[in-house]
Amino acid sequence: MTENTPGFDFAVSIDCVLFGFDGTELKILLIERNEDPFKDWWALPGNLVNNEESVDQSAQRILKELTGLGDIYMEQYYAFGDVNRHPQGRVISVAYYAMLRLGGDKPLKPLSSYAKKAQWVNVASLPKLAFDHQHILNKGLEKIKRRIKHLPLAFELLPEKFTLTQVQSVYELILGKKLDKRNFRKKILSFKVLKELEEKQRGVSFRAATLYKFDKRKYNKLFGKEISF
Amino acid sequence: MTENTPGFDFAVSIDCVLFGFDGTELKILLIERNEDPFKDWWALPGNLVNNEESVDQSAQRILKELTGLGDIYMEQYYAFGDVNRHPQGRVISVAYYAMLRLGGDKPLKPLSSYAKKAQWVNVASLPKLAFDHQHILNKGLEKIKRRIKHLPLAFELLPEKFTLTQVQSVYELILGKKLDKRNFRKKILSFKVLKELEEKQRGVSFRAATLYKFDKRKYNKLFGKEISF
DNA sequence: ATTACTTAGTGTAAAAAATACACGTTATAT
DNA sequence: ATATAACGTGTATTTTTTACACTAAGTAAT
Repeated sequence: MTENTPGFDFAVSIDCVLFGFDGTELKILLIERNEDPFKDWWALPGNLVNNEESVDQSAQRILKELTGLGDIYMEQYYAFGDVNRHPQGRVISVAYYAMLRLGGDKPLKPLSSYAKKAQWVNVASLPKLAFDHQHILNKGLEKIKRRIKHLPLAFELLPEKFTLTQVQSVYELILGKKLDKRNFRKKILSFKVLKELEEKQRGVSFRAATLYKFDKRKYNKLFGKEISF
Repeated sequence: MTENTPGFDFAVSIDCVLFGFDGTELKILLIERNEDPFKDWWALPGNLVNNEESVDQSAQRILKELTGLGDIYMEQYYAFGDVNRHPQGRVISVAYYAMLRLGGDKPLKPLSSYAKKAQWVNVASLPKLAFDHQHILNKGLEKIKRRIKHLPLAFELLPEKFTLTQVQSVYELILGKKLDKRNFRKKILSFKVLKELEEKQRGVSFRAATLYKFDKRKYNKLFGKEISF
């Protein structure tokens, strides 16, 4: 516990809920802590905000340090400020989420020493988490459940080229319910933000599906219109 | 500027966007500052979070100190963390909004010395605001614009007994557009969360409208259902 | 009491969106 | 050739949304 100038005795941290999709399951990135408190526990990746960076910049830096990824759409969703949420002092944590494309060309960067390892974990079978991270994560899940209805978050989880069935899987996992295939396709195509490619899926052991791309340009033209994916 | 233990050199403040409705206009509560920085400027009411209170508790305390009101639904909506948002040091501000019933029985409490006065100001004609408060306010407006579609925020602005026309006015002011009277009434009544009273409006110079009450019990039963006011 | 005024209160038809629902097609693997 | 497993498609029904205009009722002034 630290005692300082009145009013300037808080620390501010960032915690990131990084969502990933491996084709089957919704995952989040966890680290195994190598330091007290909560040594050996699983936790959300996060770190303290430096004095000379904004909270948003800090989130970008931390994401980069942990994953090597930059230029990722990352959104703040809540500030957690209970008195005893951190055993070593008064730490307010600002939570962000991001949707990451898993697999392929972007292996996770080696972590700083505060973590033994980082691992993608199925959201449906999480270990016990350090601090109030389960709470932070729950709130993050709630947020994306709401936001995926209005924002094209699903495509950020998917590879550049994807099938409609994959898009549907992402929606089903995040919303936690099955959707009707024909109705889903009708709706998602009605926004005209997906471009059908000539190309088909490869390396699958049955009939290959048509690939699509998210057309960011067309999406941006919709700005301001209320759409519901 | 203060220099302290590494990591524990931030202050955290609360800023409140308090919405009010006077029957005609959407208002927010501003204070005129009596202290530097920004002495004599208009600002959102706010204050520093104490070390021994949670951020939510702090918001409740500050609202109470400024208005005398307790037990108000208040919702955090964003944390503002730019480096230079406060000229005297690194202050992260967590913003909350609340909807207040104006007029009648609840005069504003005398303010602490940091403000010369507090005043309800029409959202459509605001003075220049201190710090990044215009930005905080804009984001607050955006939030309630989205949230009023799913949450019964409008009734918190209105007196206990209100007319449907008043409800419609609140929606029109917040959404910034005119709504069709018949369709609005059809829709708002379709949720069955308003109770029609025997009573009529009093003291109006033309035909008196029927009064309604918001039925919180029935609303709570809808929990989880996706409703769109 | 008549009249003028202002807001309250109401219904329907058309269009759009959401839902429920099942089977033939196609690429792969054996 | 055949079996397999996921792909891809259409229609009818219901629900929701939208557009649209007049009569009713209470007040105030003469």
